[in-house]
Amino acid sequence: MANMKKSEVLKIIGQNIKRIRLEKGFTQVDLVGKIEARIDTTNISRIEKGRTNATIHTLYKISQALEVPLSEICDVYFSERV
Amino acid sequence: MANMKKSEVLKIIGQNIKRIRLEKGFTQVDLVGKIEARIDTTNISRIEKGRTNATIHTLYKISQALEVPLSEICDVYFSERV
DNA sequence: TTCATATTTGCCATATTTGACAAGTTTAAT
DNA sequence: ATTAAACTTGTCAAATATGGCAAATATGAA
Repeated sequence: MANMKKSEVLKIIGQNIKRIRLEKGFTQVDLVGKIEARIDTTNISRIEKGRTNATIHTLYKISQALEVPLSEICDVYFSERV
Repeated sequence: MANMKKSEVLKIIGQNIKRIRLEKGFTQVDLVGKIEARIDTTNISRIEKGRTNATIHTLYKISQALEVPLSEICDVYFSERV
């Protein structure tokens, strides 16, 4: 729960996205194709890798493409117990 | 559910933050005081008003100060049904 | 109203995200 | 090993988030 470092938060969120994406059988290119607003595999990759501190609207667009609630992507509590 | 505009997403997230903050009886100044990393009431105000597309780490810091899961702040589905 | 506190807004400087493209790397199959 | 698809990473420019301060406005109590 408590006080994760920035890098750790970003890494967990990236892992969430990647996990959900793979569960749904999407490639990064698939995602880009599904997102109405513009986004790039470059950016998706950086977010999945936890290298970028994405804005909430970018994460929202990704959640739309993944067909899950934004809050699912932002769930940092389960991963934390690993 | 579907395809909210950026401004709408930001507004709902801001409302979530403000609602939770008031429920807990915190002022913006209280929040700033509780956040270890640096943040400003200026920024909190802008986020609560939906004027800024905050990064996920900023929202994480706010969620820590509010003592709620990040995912609660990022819940855009309930508000949507208003 | 007056006063104090809280919030909002404008402005600035700095840092970083984002989109874009290209190049490099990984992965998996044959 | 070769090939193709998927992913990563570097760099760039433009847009914007952030922190900071100050001023304006709002809120609420006395």
